[in-house]
Amino acid sequence: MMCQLFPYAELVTRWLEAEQQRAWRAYVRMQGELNAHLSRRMSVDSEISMADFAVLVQLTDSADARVRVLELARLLHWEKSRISHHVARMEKRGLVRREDCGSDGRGSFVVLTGLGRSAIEEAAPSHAETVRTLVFDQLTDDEVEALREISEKIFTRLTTGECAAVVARCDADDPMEVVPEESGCPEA
Amino acid sequence: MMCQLFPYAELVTRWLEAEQQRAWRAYVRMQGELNAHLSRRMSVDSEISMADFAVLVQLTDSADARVRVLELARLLHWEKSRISHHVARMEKRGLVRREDCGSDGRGSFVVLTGLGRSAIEEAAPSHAETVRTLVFDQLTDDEVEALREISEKIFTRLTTGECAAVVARCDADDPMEVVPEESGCPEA
DNA sequence: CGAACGTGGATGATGTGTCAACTATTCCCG
DNA sequence: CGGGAATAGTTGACACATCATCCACGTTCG
Repeated sequence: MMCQLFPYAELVTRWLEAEQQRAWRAYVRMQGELNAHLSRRMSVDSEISMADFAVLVQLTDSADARVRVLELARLLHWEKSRISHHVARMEKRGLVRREDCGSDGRGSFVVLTGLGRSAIEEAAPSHAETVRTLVFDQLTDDEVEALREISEKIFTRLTTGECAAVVARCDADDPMEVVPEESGCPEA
Repeated sequence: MMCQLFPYAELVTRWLEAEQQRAWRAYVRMQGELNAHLSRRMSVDSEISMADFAVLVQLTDSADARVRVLELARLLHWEKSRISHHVARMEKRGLVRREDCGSDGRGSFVVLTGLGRSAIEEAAPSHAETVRTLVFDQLTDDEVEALREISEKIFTRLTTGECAAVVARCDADDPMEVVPEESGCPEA
């Protein structure tokens, strides 16, 4: 274990049990490394980033390939200014375009362009393959189920009660309901 | 069922089973949300960021509160330029200072300052408390163990074989070694 | 009608991460 | 000794996220 008994140990063990510490460290490292790998892979295999991909997925899943800006923010759990900036950059690259909303003079739609569609169609398979290789090929069915349950529990904690209030986000609705069974939306 | 049969579905299900998709989506959302919460909490409760914290932890854990730049990169699994930039910013805020390395004219040490030490000592307890509240209070002992095992499996996959090669990182040794997590350092 | 307030969204400043050069030193080998 | 090659680290350009602020429009209510 190479437990080197760091000076901090005493302080921390007051809060986290030994097994919890080990789990936390393992999770933090894995998560950081996995994000890095997925991002790098995505930008090597295609011309878009993970963020671009997330936006494009939402647009692709929309019936008419057009989504209001704030709706996008709500779907992605992003801040509205993040969406705004990101869409601006994507627009500059021709992946999407903005369009005014007739019924509400303030609003505007983000619309998928042909270039955007082909970009995501090119990126999706290889991304899914990467996820399968790096994650699911390593896990048993029980572990996959456990991962889902653990993730859902923590996510629920994060999006309900005082936690959600602190965020003061553009209120996303029911945490788990947003995720319709079998929607094929990778969101990742 | 609201199965809207998105265009993507066919594409993705070729690679990921239904249960895998659900698990992946749950994980991705949880992970993004958790990172956001931890970062926000940290910068609200203290004057440092998660990245600052990670660096300070490594310095605190070092016997003489000084670590070589590339050693820091190796420990944190960061790129050297990231370390360089980040240390520059931290130095500007007085959290650390650079010092030339006598034995190797090229190298330099990053040294913890008094301000840096007090910053991390202030931040650590509340961070650990946040992690406990958001994560471990939600999980059973079995789930904690499962989380660790799942994380270790994926992490191992990420840091061995062709994957590790692709990264071409400053080769980190033992996978499960030190992690930028809690620790702090009263004395040392 | 019109003032007050809420909402949809854009913008600019700032901090952060990544990539690709680049400098300076040390190592290695003849 | 000299001349690459590797190593340690920095720098600049760019993509990205966050925050606070701002503006335009809509809603409500007097």
